[in-house]
Amino acid sequence: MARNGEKTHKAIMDAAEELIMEQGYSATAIDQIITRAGITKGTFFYHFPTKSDLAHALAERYARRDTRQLTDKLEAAEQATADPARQLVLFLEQFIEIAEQWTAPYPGCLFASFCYEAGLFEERTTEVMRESMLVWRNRIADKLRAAAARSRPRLPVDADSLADAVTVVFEGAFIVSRTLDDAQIVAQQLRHLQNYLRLLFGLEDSAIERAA
Amino acid sequence: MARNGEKTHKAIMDAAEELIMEQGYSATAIDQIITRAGITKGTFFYHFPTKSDLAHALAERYARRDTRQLTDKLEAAEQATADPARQLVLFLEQFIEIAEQWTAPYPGCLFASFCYEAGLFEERTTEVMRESMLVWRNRIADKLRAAAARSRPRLPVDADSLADAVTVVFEGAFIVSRTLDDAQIVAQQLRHLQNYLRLLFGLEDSAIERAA
DNA sequence: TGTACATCAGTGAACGCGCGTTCACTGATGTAC
DNA sequence: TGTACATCAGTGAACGCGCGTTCACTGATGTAC
Repeated sequence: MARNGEKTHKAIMDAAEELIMEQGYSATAIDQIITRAGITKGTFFYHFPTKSDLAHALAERYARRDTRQLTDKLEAAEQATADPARQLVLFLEQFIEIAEQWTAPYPGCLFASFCYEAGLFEERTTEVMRESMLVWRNRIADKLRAAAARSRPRLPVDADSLADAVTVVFEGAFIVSRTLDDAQIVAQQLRHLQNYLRLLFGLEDSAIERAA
Repeated sequence: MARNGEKTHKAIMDAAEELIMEQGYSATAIDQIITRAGITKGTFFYHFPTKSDLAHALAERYARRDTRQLTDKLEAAEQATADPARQLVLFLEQFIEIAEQWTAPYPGCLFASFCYEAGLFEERTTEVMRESMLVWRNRIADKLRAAAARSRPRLPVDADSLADAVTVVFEGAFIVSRTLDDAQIVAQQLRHLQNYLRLLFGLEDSAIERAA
């Protein structure tokens, strides 16, 4: 099995992420992680010198996946229509359709979990989370500025804060979904945000997302 | 100082709540709490038989305050206008005006902190959080149904999920505000929710909240 | 009114368990000559 | 092609610190008679 540590590396990260999402970072003992990953303690510390290094690696992986989601779904929307306002409606539509399939509350966002245990992490780790959120803000704010340039929105719009609203709704909906144990809440809340964009940009006829 | 343990009881809870908001429940050691509260370990366990009992007491106190906020601000809005849609706009306006004064990110919501360490708490404690969120949903959804009965909203509205949006925006905005270290985010996001309600109920002329 | 006892609030030393981390080790595979 | 050595991946026992919890105790105040 030598020269093949990547599978183990991933197994550790997967087990850790699941456990952290359930009970938080501090409460997740390395013993729990190694039990779930089916390895020994020595192996854990061969792959991650400290628990902090694991936290950092998890944040980086989460940020990478997060950005990829953003890029993929934005590109799909851009292929479907040239109108930036409609692109954002379609962008959200893709997440809504996924979220509508969930039968149990989504485990949540690693960044939110880390956020409420801040103090414990290294600067470089919180920086990864900050940067990741700003990527969403900037990419979506660009679209909003393009949309506002094309047709004046019904109410004056601050592009940055409206772009942040996407992250805000995800984060808030995860928490409410978990607390109320209702899997549909994320889809419902994204739909409200989508409605807000529709009203702002005059796209409130239904089924707009299916029109090219 | 006998027959006067309430001050100490409150000092413990205040210290604990601050520390938990910063670093989470698991990472908050009782030694840290007693240092901040200026008491000894024996005193802590005289007031709270276990750490779990402290968590439960904190959740109950937070829920009480939370519900009081809701009731107070709703009553103030009801006194200002008889129109339920305008009441909700005014309801949010009060939070916005408070949040605009903040110079540092709000520490956050205890329920959100507990939410990402779920597994660790007793059923009765998670139940307190659930009930508290449902009080917000029900009180606000009633207003929304009254508003929708009075004038048809511009898009069809599900009262329960739109009521949840208030909690969602608070929770999400706290997380983004903390992560980006930007105190203004909560006010901005509440303003977007307020705008959404205005657009839905045709109240988009600005300064609506100052009109009776 | 005085005395005995109960209760309230708080003290601080001690305990034992579980945590993150260390380390000497194994054995399989790759590389140099 | 065979041998010696280096590196990679993983093992599991041991360590010491910090954690939540226990407990015998103190002293002030309230209550019964």
